[in-house]
Amino acid sequence: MATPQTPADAAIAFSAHDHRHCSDDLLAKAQSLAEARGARLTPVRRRVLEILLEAHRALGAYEVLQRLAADGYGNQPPVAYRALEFLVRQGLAHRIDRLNAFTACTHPADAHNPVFFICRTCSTVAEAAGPSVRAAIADSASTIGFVVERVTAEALGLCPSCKGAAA
Amino acid sequence: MATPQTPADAAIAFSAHDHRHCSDDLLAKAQSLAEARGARLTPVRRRVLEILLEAHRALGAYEVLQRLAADGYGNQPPVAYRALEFLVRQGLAHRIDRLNAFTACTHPADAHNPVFFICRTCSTVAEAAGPSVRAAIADSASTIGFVVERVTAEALGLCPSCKGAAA
DNA sequence: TATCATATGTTATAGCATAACAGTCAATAG
DNA sequence: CTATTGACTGTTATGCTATAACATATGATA
Repeated sequence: MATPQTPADAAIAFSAHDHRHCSDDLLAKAQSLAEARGARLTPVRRRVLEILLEAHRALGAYEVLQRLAADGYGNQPPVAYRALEFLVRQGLAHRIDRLNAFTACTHPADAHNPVFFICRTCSTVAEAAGPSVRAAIADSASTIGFVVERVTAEALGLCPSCKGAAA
Repeated sequence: MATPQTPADAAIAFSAHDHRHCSDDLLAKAQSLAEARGARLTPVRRRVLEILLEAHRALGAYEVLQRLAADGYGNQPPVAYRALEFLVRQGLAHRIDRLNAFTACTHPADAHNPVFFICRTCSTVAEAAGPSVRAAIADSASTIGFVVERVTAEALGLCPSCKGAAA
């Protein structure tokens, strides 16, 4: 999964595929990216990213924490929150405000303002690039003199699988 | 404030103006809207809408609750949450996921998928119509077979006043 | 090796949200 | 007129989400 910037690429999140492959790929990418920036992808942080990648859906901080604890890491909330905060800051993960949850970024490094498609049934999250969304927002913002720092665009609904199951 | 669908209209949220005027206007509108739908804008619900309108910024459920209690209404969380839920369902208020907070809708009745501009300093929220945002999202969604039910589009940054104060 | 910066571990607490049940009140059927 | 129903409000209790504050460890550098 190189640079899933198109809707077609985003669709992969909703279909069966080899998670291990994209995990390894993204972990390696994250590693080199962090090194290049002088940021440290420590064991806990790396493990949290792995956890997010393995899940391939939005996870709550406490879910992450539980899995960390199972691996022998600290099991107090700040441990998870700090690692997640680091990953988000580095663009390696995203926060889904709508769910109070986190998900791994599927194409780090590329500056982007993703749109998230969140399935309300299975919690799977697809990440698609949203340049037009960003543009529309920036346009309104400049008109009213508002300085945009961060944008959140999330759509809640039904993924193809769950749509079929519901019918 | 009739139908602030344009950026220019949204800008009013960031400038000094007569809150009482838009409060009265919107309360009346809410009343007739609810009646037309057979929904009951009861005292608590009406008061919560008033509170949101008076504040003219995003309020947490517990802030709303505090003010309700001061007026003699129940002071347990569900009282506030239920009223807020009603208002959101009726399109009379919006939830700002980013802040875990709520704000009054500045142009109810018109079906809309607003974009929120949230000032991270003063918490003021401006609501602008986002048809292009909606369109961009719907387009991506249909390509991947995702059924969009609700959209959240929120921009965090600095409003004109706070931008000036920070400089 | 002393010092500093960074990261992790831990305690304690604050803030957000909802399930479940009890009581109230108005409209309508019998 | 009273009985029933349904919608709303009140209350208790609890669970989930998040962070402040401090302690400890570890690695780099002077």
